[in-house]
Amino acid sequence: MQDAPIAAPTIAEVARLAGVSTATVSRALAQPERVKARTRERVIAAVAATGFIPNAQARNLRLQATRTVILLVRDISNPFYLEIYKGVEEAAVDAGYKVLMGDARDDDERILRYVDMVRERHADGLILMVGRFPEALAKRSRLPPIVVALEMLPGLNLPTVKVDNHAAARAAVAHLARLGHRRIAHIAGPMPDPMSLDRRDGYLAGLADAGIPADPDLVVEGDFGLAAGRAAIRMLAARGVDYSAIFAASDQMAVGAMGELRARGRNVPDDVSVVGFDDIVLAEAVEPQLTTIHQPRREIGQAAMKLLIEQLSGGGAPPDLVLPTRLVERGSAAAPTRRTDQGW
Amino acid sequence: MQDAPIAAPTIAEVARLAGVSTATVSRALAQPERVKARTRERVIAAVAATGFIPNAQARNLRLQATRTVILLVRDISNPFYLEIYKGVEEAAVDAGYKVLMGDARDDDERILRYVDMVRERHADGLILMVGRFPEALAKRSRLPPIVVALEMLPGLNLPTVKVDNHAAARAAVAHLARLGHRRIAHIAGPMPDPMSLDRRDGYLAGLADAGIPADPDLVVEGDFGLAAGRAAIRMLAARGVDYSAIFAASDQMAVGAMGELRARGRNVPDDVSVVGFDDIVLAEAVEPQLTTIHQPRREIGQAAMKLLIEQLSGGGAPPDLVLPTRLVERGSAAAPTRRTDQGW
DNA sequence: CTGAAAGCGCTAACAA
DNA sequence: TTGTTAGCGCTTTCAG
Repeated sequence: MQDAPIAAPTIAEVARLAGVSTATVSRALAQPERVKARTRERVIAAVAATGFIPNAQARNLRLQATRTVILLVRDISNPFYLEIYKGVEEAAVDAGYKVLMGDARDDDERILRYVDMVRERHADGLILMVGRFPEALAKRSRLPPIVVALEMLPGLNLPTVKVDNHAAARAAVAHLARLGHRRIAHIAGPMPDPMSLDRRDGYLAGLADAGIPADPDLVVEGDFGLAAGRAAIRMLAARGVDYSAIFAASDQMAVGAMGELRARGRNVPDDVSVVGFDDIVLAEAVEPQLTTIHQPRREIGQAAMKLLIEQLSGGGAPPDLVLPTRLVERGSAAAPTRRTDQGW
Repeated sequence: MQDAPIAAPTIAEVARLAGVSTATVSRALAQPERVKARTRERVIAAVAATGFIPNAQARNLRLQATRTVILLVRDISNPFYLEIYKGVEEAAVDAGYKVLMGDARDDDERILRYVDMVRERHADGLILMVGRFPEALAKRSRLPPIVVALEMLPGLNLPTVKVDNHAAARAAVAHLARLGHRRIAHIAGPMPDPMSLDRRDGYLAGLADAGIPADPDLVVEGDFGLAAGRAAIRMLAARGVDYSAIFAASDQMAVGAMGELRARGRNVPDDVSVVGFDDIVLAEAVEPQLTTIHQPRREIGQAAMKLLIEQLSGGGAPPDLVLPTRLVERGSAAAPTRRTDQGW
């Protein structure tokens, strides 16, 4: 024999106790000014007496909304997205929304499943931080409310919160060039992916700015992860190319590269300078601390959520937003020493 | 003028098209065997024709469930929880559940708010990964379905998936002792917190096992974060104590400590050996790679979710679960050199 | 095997 | 200012 669960009090019980109709209770709670003060007090008292808590589910069904949004990210293991999530969540709770986080894993199947959650009325809209958009979705006539953050979904023209990847990468390379580096390698993100492309092109532009000829052998590709950074160094070594500096398209890759360099007896920054991208917490944790491009993640998350709410509140597609990045100089990039600059 | 949004097809439209009642459509979809094959086919066809997708909200209201659970963690910035989340999410989607992640920030207020989300019918239950439980909650007569993961909420007796922190810490110290260390410092977690206490006591037990007298000066306290690891080294230095090895209660603190040690010109593992706890991705990213206690995070998350589902499916409180940890030896711990062992 | 009808708990026209 | 009433879209008795 189990205890029968005590049913939660409903609005009807409150109404009975207060001697009013359920409509009045609803109003007293949602639009207090539309109810006479005395009535309101009676309702408040009855609410307290019963311990009534409005059933969000019923409310949302009636309102045709879920007050939930999905934050779908490339790879949830990447702590980069945690700060974004925080920003999103902050803006969300302020507006009475909940946030579901989804892990896309670069998999069309999973992306599709998450996007369809709004058709199933699990959520009202999505914030997309993925580099791809399934064919099947792209040709759909009606898409759910979406805002894209830090990514470019080509041909889709969705409201976006962005950062100028090209300019930021260019600035990173300019920094290295200013320090005196001429052989600057690039660990790029996965290709072809607009974000990776932008950063790679920014790198190229930075090289051109400094009058340094580009060398394809100096560019390797990774998936933004730690392991890819290590692999990149091995790849560069296998190619037998020489370099005194590296610009990586993500901090994770930069840190992976630093580890591999050290394992190979090359010191950072004395032998090789490293500049990353993102400014994740890890950047400050490693020794030497990583010089990198700071992205205002918290603000990006907040902005994305606000754009989405705007859209959900009936405003049309809001305008795109560009947030500023900045180079933060720490210990991993320094002037080259003669020795490594000549490739010994 | 805006486009009138095209209303999503409801079960009624499908019923009309198939020439059956809504009840039959519902059955055909949920319990196909209870419907004649021919009827079922007609329904399936009508579903396809209309593009019908069941409205989860209405379904859940009717079913008195939300099919959503909340994963409430100590500190969402800690990537440790990301892997847990992955495990939880995997087990969740398999069972048709969604996962909301919450950041407790060690704040009663926030914890309370998240727990109350199940009273508001935003979620069906919670997985708690927090070290505290608000008074206000503890004295409540009816608690929502909860399972605790990796934490001990004293006096609460909630279903738990745990790990033997005491034994794991003891093994870590045994490893260091076996290597020849006698002056082993401990960077403990926040006190008093059962998890921190268990690991600290395990450290003490390990010392005793090796016949090493405990020295209170060798124990410092942190909050599990990166910065705390750095601070711990400074604290130890301020105390002027000597040590050849460190056992940290978290990888983040271990890595922070390594960074600070290096900044102070002390090499790991030549001058100081370091052992961490958790085996987060970061442990493999740093150089030298961190010797640490591996926790099966993915499995922990999955197990917690399964226990919760069991509970939600009407089973009573499921039994506790203990998952195994293991020491993974990497480069950060080695035999002491004479020099540092004597404290020079 | 299928249909009619009730109802999950709430909000919002519409009327009074 | 308040009450009556009609749903939101679904599942599930209860009859047939």
